[in-house]
Amino acid sequence: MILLFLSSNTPFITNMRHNKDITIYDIARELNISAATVSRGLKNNPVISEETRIRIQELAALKGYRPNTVARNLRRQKTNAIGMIVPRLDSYFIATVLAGIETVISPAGFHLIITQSFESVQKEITNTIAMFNSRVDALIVSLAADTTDISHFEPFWSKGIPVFFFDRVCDKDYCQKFVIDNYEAAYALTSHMISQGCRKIIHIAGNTTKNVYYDRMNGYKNALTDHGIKVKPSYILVNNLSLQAGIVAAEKILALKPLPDGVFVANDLCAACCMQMFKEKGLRIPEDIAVAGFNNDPVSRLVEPRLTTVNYPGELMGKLVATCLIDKLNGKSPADFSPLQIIKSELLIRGSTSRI
Amino acid sequence: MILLFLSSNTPFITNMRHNKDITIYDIARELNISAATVSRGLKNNPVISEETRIRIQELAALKGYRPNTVARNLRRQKTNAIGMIVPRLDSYFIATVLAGIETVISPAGFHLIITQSFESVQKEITNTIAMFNSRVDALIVSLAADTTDISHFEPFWSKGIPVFFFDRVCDKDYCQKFVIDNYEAAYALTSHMISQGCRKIIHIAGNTTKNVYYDRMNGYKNALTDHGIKVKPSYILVNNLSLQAGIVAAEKILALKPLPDGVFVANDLCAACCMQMFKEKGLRIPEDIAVAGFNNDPVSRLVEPRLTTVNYPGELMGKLVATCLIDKLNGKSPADFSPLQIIKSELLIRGSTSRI
DNA sequence: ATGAAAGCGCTAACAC
DNA sequence: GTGTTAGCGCTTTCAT
Repeated sequence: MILLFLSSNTPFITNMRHNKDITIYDIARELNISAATVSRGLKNNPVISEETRIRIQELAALKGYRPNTVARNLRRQKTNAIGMIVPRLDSYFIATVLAGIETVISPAGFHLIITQSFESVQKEITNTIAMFNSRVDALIVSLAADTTDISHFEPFWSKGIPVFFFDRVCDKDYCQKFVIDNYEAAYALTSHMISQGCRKIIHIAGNTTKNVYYDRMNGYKNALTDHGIKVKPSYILVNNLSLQAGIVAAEKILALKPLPDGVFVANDLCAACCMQMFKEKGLRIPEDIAVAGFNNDPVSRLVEPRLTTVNYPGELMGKLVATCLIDKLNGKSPADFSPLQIIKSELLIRGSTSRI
Repeated sequence: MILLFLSSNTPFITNMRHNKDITIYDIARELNISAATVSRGLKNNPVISEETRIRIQELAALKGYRPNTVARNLRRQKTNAIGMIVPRLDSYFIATVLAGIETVISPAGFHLIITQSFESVQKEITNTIAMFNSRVDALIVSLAADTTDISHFEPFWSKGIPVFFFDRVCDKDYCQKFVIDNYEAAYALTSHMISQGCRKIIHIAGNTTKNVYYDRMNGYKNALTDHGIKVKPSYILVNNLSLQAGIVAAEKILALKPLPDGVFVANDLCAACCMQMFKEKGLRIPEDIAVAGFNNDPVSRLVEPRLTTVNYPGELMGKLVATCLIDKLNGKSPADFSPLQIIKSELLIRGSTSRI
């Protein structure tokens, strides 16, 4: 008795079983009907009589039938899988986008296949090919840092498989992309810093071949120019925005004479890191030097003073991307669907720049 | 001429094409050989002559052949997909585990299908079924907050499909799980706080039906007891460890008389949040009240003072999980493979608890 | 309302 | 070294 009980509960024993999956044919045979009828009955095809439908579904449940998605996909030439390629997963922003996408996609019957490019085009290309071969129904991409050529997506386009870019998008007009107005946000942020009396503002940018960092840098530059402040190329530092890079950058800044009175960093983590370094050197934030970040990462609310930043609505963006994608896959894409979708961001002014 | 150029580059035009995939049969026909030979040649089966192999591969490349993974999966009864179910994606810890898993799995020819349970068993069950139906070759799971019954994994076990748990694992002995020694880490951390003169230590725990929070709480309790300090149930707060929850908890703590002299929070984000609240009320950290977290989230290094915490090596854990899994799938699982794998964690003593 | 049959693209056992 | 053949499990005309 106990043995029986165990045998239905411990994988050690049940592992041995490897009992074969039951198919629509098994059900058909047992019910003395055809596989076609079973197939129809299982998916509530109204053409099947109530009675047979019930018999089919009951037996299926009883025997623990599970539809074979692989066979179904092969037959229908459709996988219900959406591929996703992102630079890294360990970023709060990406995680929120993912969360948004998943909430929309999953109820719609799709699932996500996720890979990371680890900021390398090479890996991105490999992943793209793998996705293509696994026949994903669509692709959602945020580009790697060193991606300039995007011809690896060509196979998707030439087969009419949707490729949606978000955040780090390609520069081609015909690409479907979802972004915030990085230029505008950076312009507003920089203007705010100027309004707080900052005149010597450093900008720490990420890889400026990417639209996000390029646009933020330009927003910074133009805000300066428009306020009659000359842009000093030496005031623009480019790195990968990691904590380590933040330490190096902060040291560079601390060595400058005269000391700058503001630093606008293209992400929050690196900004927080710089701010910490400044504080450790005895500088007061924001009086001696104001610091601002970008993204509204939780860290921005936890450091002292709280970090001025730009709210980047990742989850919202994810939901929008996913909604548009599902619509497109279901063929009910509105005619006026613009290839460039801009999501509203928002300047969050906090202690780290409030000097007045 | 220009039109031709465009037509090979813009999706608007190529979208129209939807050119059919070419198959091994197309290649076979064109080369006047059999599909079987093409199949063999494509995968460098040594039984095929060098010459035909080259001819096959060249034509395949020329015609832009792509293997149909779906058909292959159906035929081989194997998907090379590994399912993953996690509570949420927007946690630094989870992201690092994922990164670790992905680096191992991808070169081994597998890909990840990721879903979130959003801390709900119901969603976890739905996801589990979906994974089962899509025939993943294995499952990697960190349980939702309210999962107690784990019978939804039974179908996997009864079919001999590996299910590996990490971090938030099930309590059954026969489950394969990967954890750190949460008890030991919390014990060490609490002991450290006591050694720094803390006597009235609050513990903020997550859902204690989960091993991770239960074990941390017990480590805390036993450390107190072993040092002759009585455990006060009112000193143990349970919440979901979010920032919002941190604010509420901090307020509760601030209202206590006498004021506690230490707070050990089960994650860093919530700990940082509490610390911030304390500081705003004019308390000095760690002199008036010491604060410690758990996980070694980047935020722990950016707040002031830096947060004492436990390094939870997520990436390492991910790599270990993935390596074991791949080995198992390839049938070269060592005989002595223990169902319980404990990864070493590490106490990181920083400013927020250094009172001596 | 139900069934027969073809085929999605690939692989592998078996033959030669 | 290469070909033949028989499916993997399902869907979907086309019949009846």
